[in-house]
Amino acid sequence: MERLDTTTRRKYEIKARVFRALGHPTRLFIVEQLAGGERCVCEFNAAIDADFSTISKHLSVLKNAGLVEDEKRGSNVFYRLRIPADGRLFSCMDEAAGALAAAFGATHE
Amino acid sequence: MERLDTTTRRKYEIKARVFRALGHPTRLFIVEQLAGGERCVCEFNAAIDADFSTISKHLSVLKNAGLVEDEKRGSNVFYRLRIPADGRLFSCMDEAAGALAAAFGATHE
DNA sequence: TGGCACTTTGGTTAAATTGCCAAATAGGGG
DNA sequence: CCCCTATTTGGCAATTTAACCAAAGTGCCA
Repeated sequence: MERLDTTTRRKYEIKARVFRALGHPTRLFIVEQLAGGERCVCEFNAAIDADFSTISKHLSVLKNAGLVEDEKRGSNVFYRLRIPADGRLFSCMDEAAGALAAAFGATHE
Repeated sequence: MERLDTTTRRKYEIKARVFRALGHPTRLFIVEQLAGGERCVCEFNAAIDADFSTISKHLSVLKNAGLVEDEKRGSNVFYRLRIPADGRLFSCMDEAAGALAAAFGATHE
């Protein structure tokens, strides 16, 4: 088997950050909304029952992972996905997570 | 925009657990190895420079997320992916993570 | 310019994660 | 049956993450 050396590990660390960014229900929701197009922070504030600062920090995590980018227009800030817009990626991830979730539910609940 | 209510959140929580399980370099490495077929824990012990117990716990995280299953044969334990074996899922995730990693690398390092 | 509305940042606290060591458990072979 | 190997579990300390509140920007508009 291949060995997990320092170089290989560094490569995985970047990918891992992406997955970790997706590893929170609120952020998963945000990403799914963004898959439908650009959104204003204020929309998330209205849709998510949490403090504004909490939501802002979730967006920041997604940004640091390279998943989203933001743009200020007027007094609002808009976020959008930073990945190819063909939707394939996320439908795939969603399908994957769904399948795994089903598998999980079948044995552990 | 859709609202993130309790029911929706529960759905996302299960998916999030899957992503979080993938959100660690060592576990990402393990999963990628398993994509090539079943592996014995002892192989991971040889390939990864960490305590046996640490590796065992990483495998446990993957199992709790529903990503892998284990089988004891003789004195060894073998792990395998618990997802459709067509490899599409992981090649897709890998591609996604790779693209995102590239995007990330370009701006944040 | 003064004051809102929108968003982020800083501080704090609680909870979850990670990794090592030591100890327990389980199978196989003498 | 005892020991040895393979793996998991329990206990801890260090680090990271998540959530809230309060406070600090930033741009609009009266």
